Amino acid sequence: MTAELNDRKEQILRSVVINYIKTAEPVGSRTISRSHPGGLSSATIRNEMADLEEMGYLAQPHTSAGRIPSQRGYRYYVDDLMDLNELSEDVEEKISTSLSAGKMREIEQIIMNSTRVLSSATNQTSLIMGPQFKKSAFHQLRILPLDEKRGLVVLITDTGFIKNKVIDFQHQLSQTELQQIVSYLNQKLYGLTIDQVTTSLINELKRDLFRRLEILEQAFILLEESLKEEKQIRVFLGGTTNILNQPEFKDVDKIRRMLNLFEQEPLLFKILEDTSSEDNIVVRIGSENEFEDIKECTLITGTYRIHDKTLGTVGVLGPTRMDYGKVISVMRRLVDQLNQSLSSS
Amino acid sequence: MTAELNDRKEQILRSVVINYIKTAEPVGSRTISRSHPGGLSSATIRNEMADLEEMGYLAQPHTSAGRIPSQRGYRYYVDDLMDLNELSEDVEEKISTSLSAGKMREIEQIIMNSTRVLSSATNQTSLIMGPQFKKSAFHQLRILPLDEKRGLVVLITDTGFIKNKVIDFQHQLSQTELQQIVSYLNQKLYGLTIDQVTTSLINELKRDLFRRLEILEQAFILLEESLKEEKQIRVFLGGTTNILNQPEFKDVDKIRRMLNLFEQEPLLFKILEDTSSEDNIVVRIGSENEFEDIKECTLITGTYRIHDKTLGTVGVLGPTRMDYGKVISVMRRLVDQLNQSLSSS
DNA sequence: TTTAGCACTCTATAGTTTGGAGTGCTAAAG
DNA sequence: CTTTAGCACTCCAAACTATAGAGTGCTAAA
Repeated sequence: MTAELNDRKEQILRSVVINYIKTAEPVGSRTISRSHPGGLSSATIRNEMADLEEMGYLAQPHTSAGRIPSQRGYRYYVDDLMDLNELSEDVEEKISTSLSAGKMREIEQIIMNSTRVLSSATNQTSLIMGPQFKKSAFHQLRILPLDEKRGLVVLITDTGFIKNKVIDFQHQLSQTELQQIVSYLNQKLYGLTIDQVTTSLINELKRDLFRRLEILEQAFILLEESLKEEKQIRVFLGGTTNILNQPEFKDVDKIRRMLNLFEQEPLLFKILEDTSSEDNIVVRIGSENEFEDIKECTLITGTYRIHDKTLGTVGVLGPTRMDYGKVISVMRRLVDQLNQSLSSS
Repeated sequence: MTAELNDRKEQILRSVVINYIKTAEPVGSRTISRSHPGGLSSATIRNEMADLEEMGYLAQPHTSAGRIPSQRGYRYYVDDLMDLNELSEDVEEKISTSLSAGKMREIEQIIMNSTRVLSSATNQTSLIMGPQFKKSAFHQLRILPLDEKRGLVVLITDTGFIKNKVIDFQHQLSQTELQQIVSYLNQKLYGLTIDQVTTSLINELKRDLFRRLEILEQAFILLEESLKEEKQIRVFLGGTTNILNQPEFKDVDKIRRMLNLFEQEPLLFKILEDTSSEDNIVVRIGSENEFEDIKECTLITGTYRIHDKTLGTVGVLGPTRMDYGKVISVMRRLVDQLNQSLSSS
């Protein structure tokens, strides 16, 4: 994985990547020669660049244009050459103030703020997968009767998640019946994660069916209704218009495809879910991405946790020509802050 | 307002508008002459068109191009010439099935579905202002203790709105203390609309302060916290990418400005709020819009209500060249359905 | 009042020219 | 053996030029 290239080639590759990231223009040998004063002549650089191209790290849009990094070039850069940026005070402040646990209790609020901060700090589109509700554990279930026919189910998880849903009662229920249902459910479900509930519940149901029929029938409906909705996890987006500033998206058709993708939440979810959560930060360059629609993009993801349990994924999506150092350092900091903010609530 | 134009001119204006809406190309005299078989020659039409241009109903992108409707032309068309379309079965079905009150209790669900239906039926961007929470009346307030330090405030309005928020208790509260607070608040607030609450609450607070100090202090915080968030009303968007299909948005810069607008919820809110809710459906063509950013667009809005109380606004935003008849008839139908669905819950 | 006819205008499209940036190769210099 | 100067070559992008076609306005005849 390391150092297939000699020092000089590495320097040149690095120069090409950095330059291209900055200018979005193919980088010529003279540009590099000049930026290393007292260095090598353009002719020498040219030779090296030709080598790098043959080895697959650089590419030429056409003869007589400069070189641009290939996907492999970016990969080498990210793995071996990249420096992480210091965060600017500006960004540092935005992250720490707008995400501090202080004011906001709701997880959703925090997440939405995160998308905003992340996209504005990176000038890319940010996507954040909301907390994986179904990975959370049951903590408490309450039912508030609203009137004779309706009630409000409130579901609380160990991760501080709160969901509520209005449900209809099939038959009229007395206060004590409700009480019974609720405490029965709480007893059975306490500590289970949400995705364990559906299957285990059915088993419980079957076993206890003949004893508690009428009561459980109701309860089952309540639960099912309130859980159904939670299967889909929300993906929050920020800075979708940032792609319009990127010259690689000057084509209206590309824009359309990209924005279309952004509107399809389930797809976004799959894209984010797909990253192995082993490493903290994962960089997927170009065709390393599984999904056709983003094969010309780079996706950088990180995961955030609460009490060491992975809650969701944070991502930045942009063209392969992206400021890797900056994005990665911003994301590191953001994930840290998220972990901290969420744990303290 | 009516019939400043003779029959023939009206026919021609109508033809130009309809043609231009369909093709997005300037309409020439021959096109019209041909589409009225046995009608007038192109020369005659030309004369009339010249008149219409002088009167301000038509415009020419340049000499030797056909005519396109001016803003005034569209206005005349909408006021006097337009036919409403029958809804296609397809659309009719989408509206009635996906918005029926049956499955969905949550207002938000219904609204989000509405944006989807509206944008797909009109091929434009749809925006719907969520229910005006602060115009709803207090119905019930509950507080569920979560643990010693925290509780869940649940607020229910007469319009079936349910909002909850986790709050911290400053001091530890006993069950009975909580009970007291809640019933006191419910008693005082019942029937008030939410935007009445803040001011009247302060007065109440002051008056009762010396008697119920500790209790009310808590309660006030609870309320304030839970109300603060509700000031901002959500605007839901659908089909934002539809503008990319419109030839008037082939310019990336225009797209950027438009999409940028879509990301600024407060602005969208202002735009929607601004429509006088007297008439059911309001059409704002081009510069009739107050807001700079949409002066090249047409905004068509309608309001939906529950029990005769205006809840929110539904809008369709697109280029002035838009199928007015279709949009208006779809919106009529949608608003009807919304009123019905919301009232029945 | 309507229409045929014609000269005129303007745009969009395709084709042409040209300058410049960058390359690869060769041969000389270190 | 490595580096570099020099030069011919390639290719694109931008500017310019031609051309066809759609549409107009006006005039004079029906």
